[in-house]
Amino acid sequence: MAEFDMPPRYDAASTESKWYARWEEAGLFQPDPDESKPKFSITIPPPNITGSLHMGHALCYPIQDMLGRYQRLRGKRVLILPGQDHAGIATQSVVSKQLKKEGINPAELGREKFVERVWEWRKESGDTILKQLRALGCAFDWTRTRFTLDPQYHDAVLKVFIEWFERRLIFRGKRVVNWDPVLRTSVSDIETERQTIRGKLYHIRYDFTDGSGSVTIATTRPETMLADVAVAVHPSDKRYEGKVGKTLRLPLVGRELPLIADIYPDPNFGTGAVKITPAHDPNDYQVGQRHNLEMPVVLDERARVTVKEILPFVKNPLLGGGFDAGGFIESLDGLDRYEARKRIVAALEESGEMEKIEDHDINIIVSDRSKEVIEPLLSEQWFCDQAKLAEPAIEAVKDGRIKFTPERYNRIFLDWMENIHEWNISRQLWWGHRVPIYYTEDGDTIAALSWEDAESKAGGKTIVRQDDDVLDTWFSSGLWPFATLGWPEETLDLKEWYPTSVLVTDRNIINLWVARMIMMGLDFMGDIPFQDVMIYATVLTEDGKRMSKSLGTGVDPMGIIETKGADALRWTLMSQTGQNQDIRYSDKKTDDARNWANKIWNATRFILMNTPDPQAGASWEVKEEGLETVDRWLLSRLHATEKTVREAYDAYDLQTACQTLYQFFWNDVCDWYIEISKPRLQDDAQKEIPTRCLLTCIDVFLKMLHPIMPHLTEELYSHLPIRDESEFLMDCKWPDVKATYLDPDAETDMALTFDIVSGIRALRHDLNLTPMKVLPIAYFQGELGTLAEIVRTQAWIGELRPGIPEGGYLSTTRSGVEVHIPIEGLLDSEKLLSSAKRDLDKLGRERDSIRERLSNQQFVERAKPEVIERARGDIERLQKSIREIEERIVQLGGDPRSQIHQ
RNA sequence: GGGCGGUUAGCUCAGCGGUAGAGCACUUCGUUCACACCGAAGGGGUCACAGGUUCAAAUCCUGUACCGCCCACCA
Repeated sequence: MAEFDMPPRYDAASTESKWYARWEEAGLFQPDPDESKPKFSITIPPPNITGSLHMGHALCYPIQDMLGRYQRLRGKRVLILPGQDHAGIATQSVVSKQLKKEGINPAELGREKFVERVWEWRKESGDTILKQLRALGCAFDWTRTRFTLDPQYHDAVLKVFIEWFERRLIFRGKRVVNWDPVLRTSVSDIETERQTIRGKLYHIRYDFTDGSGSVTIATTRPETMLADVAVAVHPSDKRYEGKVGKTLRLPLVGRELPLIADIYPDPNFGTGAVKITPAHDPNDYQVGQRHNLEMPVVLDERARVTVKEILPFVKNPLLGGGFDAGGFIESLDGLDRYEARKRIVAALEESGEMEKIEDHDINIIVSDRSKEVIEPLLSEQWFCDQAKLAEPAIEAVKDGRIKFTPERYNRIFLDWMENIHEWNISRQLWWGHRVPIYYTEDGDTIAALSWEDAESKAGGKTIVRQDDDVLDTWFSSGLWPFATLGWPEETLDLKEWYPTSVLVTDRNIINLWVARMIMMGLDFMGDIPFQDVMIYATVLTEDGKRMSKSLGTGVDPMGIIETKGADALRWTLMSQTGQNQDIRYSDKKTDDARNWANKIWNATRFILMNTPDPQAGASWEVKEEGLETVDRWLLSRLHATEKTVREAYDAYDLQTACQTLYQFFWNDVCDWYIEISKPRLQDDAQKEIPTRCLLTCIDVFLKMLHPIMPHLTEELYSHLPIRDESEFLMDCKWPDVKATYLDPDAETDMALTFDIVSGIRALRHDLNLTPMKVLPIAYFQGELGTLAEIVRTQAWIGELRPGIPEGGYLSTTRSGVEVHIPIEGLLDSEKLLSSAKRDLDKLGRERDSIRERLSNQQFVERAKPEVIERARGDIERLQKSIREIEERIVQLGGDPRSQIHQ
């Protein structure tokens, strides 16, 4: 071979960008035009346009790329459709923050200007994300990139909304919803998080108006008492027998409240009496509905006190002591909820109606987006009734048309779906799909495609306005698998690629997103949106913490890609991806992955250095005649590796695939085969067979590894003298490893050989013989056959002769073969003795334990025959080794008896 | 309150009925013309705990503890 252009260090950075550009230029990211091939499609979870990608993305998207590349090799037509999500709340809050930093109040900017501003941001963030996905090596079809606010996508959203509205699955209702007082919008239950904090439980006395005593209630939120409309007790609660129906006086306010009986209060908690504030608590709301109670509001959309609905009920004359209730309540107007709480508590303490205050663990609800404490608030919202939609979705998972991996997530999905609630789909935001509801002059609601459409549907009435709210982001992203393919148009893409093959996502959005896609897909397409749902692990920090930008625990994937390569990062994350729910990222692991890439690089480099005239066109296929045991062993290992890796990929078990590839390549190919083959490779007359074996191996190996480390493998493939399929490895066929390569005998023979070689190397080490320095002569007894030559070279022995040396020697016995090394009085006998005694002790113990088992009547009677057989074989071999070591100890002048474990 | 994961060598994790493995780290030795981002050898674990099933348990069952995640309307 003439000039050699592979440096001894693999340079990931330049290689990766080079190949990415070439693949794209060659059109390899678009589906193969050959329509006869089976299809494989993914619509990727659209990343939010809220900034840049994080480590979770650096796992999620490469997994999908990996699946696409694997299926492409397997001969499928592959479409991986990328895109982005407008992410209503998240994006609006990012842009609002930016504006505030610039001193602009978003509210004053107005809806139109604000939305314009978000589009600018969308461009910026969107571009960043696309660039990062490319840097990760993702072979996605960029010509089909979609955005959830594209005009065509908007049509899909409208169609769904209008149809569901007409089917009465979407309706308007007044409910207590989760209100985010910072973002000033409602959010759904799954966009909130529960937390337990140390708080107080306030016990407040409510007196009967007739002076016949009082009822004490307990509350964690005294500020809402201003809007109380009743006190409830359980009907069975004997403490309140005869009192239900009487009237209580609300402290500070003076309003008269009925004492009502309802099943809601738990008689075993506190006094068993609960204050009822329907506008600010979901449970109280239920009670309020059951008893037809009023629902005054006392906190506004910023969670500040608003008293206008309270003041009319203030009953000053009833309050004694000159307390000016009206004045007090007015003084609270506009106060923050926590400040109001302080003042109310103080007032109650002064009036003597605060009976006690205890420490108490209270549950609060926090908004995922703003991290602010949610205020349950009575408001009018749009809802979607999911109950009927859920049924076919549940069926689809139960009958296995949709399968979650790992399987346990089926249960998570079903548990949620079987207890599904109404879905609040409206958000009080500007950024998103505006609710396509139009109001007529007399308040009728019309769902329509546009203002004009609404007018035509209005039957002569005038349309006065469109609803101001926008739809929950998940309402639109739920349509992703088909809206991205052109729905509601009957496009070719839709026909061709729906249903998609697999959804790859993280477990946090199974209910939020996956469930919606399944319901919406089944309802509108009449078919499941995907067959498999692969839930991948959450990427944690090195010490098991959550990666988070705000905590400063995040690691930027792009930094790693620049220094160590996308392939190294992909390997780091994917090689940990199995059934586990979390994985840990560490820089150390990416170092290891980088070293792994370098190892592959150098081994390939070595193979090529030894390939005579690696001209394109020549066939380097293995000829099955003339193979030595070690060659057959290698091919057999290759066969086993291909099978395991393929099955692991099919099962989304990337951990097993990676581990198998790693062991095969590093141990079998590099540590053994290449080392064993070096003498033959250096001999022109003999080098053909090992070269063919190695080239075949590397070819198959690169194809198997390509889905995980695409750039490195593509680069190395380009150096191989094998070009019979395609210019690109990416476009090749998955290797077909011949069944005839399977050779159990060769595997057994080589296992024995390796064992013997290791034994000799260990003995050499004990003799302080420098590794790899050739020892002139050694002797052996036993069956080695043609393998003797391998033992000789691999144990670095000049001449390996049958028999026993004259004069002093030391021996090792492995796999029934004794090897004797002559000693010439230059030994560290003490070290040898102690190591021999250690071995003896260990083997003795092992032998004893097996003996014990074999002497157990029950074991011999009931254990499987092969197990017993193996135990007998083990004991025989151990016995032999023990005798050998005892001899060695004697040779060294020691006493083996004294060391035997009794 | 309910559910799901996890607890194996110093670290990160495999193994999931036949008596414990890998990578990294560590110790010793070694720069031979693929690779020191390397090679050879080695030390290191009563497999969280307690019961049970079994001839045999890290592996199956039942509890307990701790860590993490999810779900849930107790003021």
